[in-house]
Amino acid sequence: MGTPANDHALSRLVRKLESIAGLTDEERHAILSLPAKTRFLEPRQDIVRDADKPSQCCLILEGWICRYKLLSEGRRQIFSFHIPGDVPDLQSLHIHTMDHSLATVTKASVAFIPHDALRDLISRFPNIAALLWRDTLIDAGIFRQWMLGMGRRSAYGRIAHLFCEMYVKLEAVGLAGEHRCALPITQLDLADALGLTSVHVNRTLKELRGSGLLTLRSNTLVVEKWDELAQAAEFDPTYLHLEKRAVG
Amino acid sequence: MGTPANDHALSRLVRKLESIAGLTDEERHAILSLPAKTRFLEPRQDIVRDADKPSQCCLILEGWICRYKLLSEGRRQIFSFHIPGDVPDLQSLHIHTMDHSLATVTKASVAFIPHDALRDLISRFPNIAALLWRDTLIDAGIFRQWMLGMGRRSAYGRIAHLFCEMYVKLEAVGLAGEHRCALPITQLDLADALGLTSVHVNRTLKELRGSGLLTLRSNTLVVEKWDELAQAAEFDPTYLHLEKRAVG
DNA sequence: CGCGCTATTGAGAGAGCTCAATGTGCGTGG
DNA sequence: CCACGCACATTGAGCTCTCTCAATAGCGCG
Repeated sequence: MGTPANDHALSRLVRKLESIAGLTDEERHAILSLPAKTRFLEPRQDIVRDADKPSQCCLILEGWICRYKLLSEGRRQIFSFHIPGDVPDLQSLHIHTMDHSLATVTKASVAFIPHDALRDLISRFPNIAALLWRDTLIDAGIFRQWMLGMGRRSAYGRIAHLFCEMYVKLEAVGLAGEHRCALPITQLDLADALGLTSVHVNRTLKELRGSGLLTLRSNTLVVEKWDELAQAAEFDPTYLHLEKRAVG
Repeated sequence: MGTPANDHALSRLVRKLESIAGLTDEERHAILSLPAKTRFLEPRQDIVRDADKPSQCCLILEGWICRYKLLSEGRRQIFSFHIPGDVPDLQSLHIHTMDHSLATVTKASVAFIPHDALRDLISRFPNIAALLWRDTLIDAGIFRQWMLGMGRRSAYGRIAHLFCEMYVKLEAVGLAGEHRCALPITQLDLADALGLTSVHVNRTLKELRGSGLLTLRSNTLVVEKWDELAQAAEFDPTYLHLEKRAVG
């Protein structure tokens, strides 16, 4: 059953889902009544590991989290960054063995929701199931954009695209505005997400700053010229399918 | 209602789903009764285009199909290859605007199934919904592997990995065996899938042949040394989540 | 105030790209 | 049955984007 603390945590999920489609009172109540254990995590801490068989999902309340996988010789690829409201390992509900890892990027707080409770929820509320399914499909759409970037965009365009994407995603959940947002990741994280080297990210960032498109100080991104950045990135937000504006 | 011809077409979907989990007689019957229009398509023909709002999904009966997106100056990224039994645009059921295109690679035959019928099906059979959801999640897992390749694997490893993946997928639906399968794609397709140039694919293929790992003649791939190929690719099939063996 | 992590910069190397020419197989029409 | 055309595969030469290795600088925190 939901305690007041859980309600607070789970309201993040409610808001996220409501940013996509309406929920009935009953549905909202069912979500808020999910059992959830809140945990506070340090930066760079694994939450779920490659090959694990989790029995719960992780709702992000605060901080950034990423999915990644390692190859030999320390090569790492980050697949996605996740922000509050996301459930980055929702897939574990249907795919029992993890094929990648989940870790914090920053300090974070998360709520763990047991699979059983989620399965019960979606069997009682097919609408919620559809929303969650849809969410995983949007995730896949973001993967495709990253593929497009790694396969066919220059380092410059790739970084620009990621910044556009993160800004829009953060804005949609009320964590950004006025072309300004937090960007609490190192250049090494950026490199591993974009298929580059941190050295090259550094140089390209310098170029991006040099052309006056953005500034980046103390983990804050300020987009000075949105249109030009979006153009350099060939950024078209359709793939994020943000049909409604979310509340803060 | 399903005609005998449709039954034949839809049995491909039944077999695909049964390769993952059991279906009840009722579920099987419901799938076989889906309305479906079969069409024969030429190579390199678009089926659904970026920005379309489709009202049906496409079940592949024969041939290879790919998903791709274009950037300026003719840059193309292929996101996935699909083979008989796949429903490559299942996502259009929940995401109404296409953020990429779907096209044939080879001659193909496909069955179009209206969204309405699919929505009705999944609302009556939550089990089928779960299976289809799961299928889209595996798709996303394949995207992640491609990302990993484009971000962190050499051209050599990337090609090797794709070959391993396609072989295993084809084998799972009975279209490959004895380390031999059809590979009806051009080096340009390969390049666009891997984020490379067709020239470089050509040279790397030569290298792969040279090291005796495989042969490639008249669109047929023969893996001469599976273990070495898999090792060069760092191929681990876990991400395909093929829990059961399929029938031919 | 010093350690440790991250950012920055330099120099040289290399994987993969571009441009361009040539070869090869196959389907079509005569 | 042969000639042609076209698409695809192959090869060469030179280039550049990105990487590697390595050193230096800056910043946050105990």
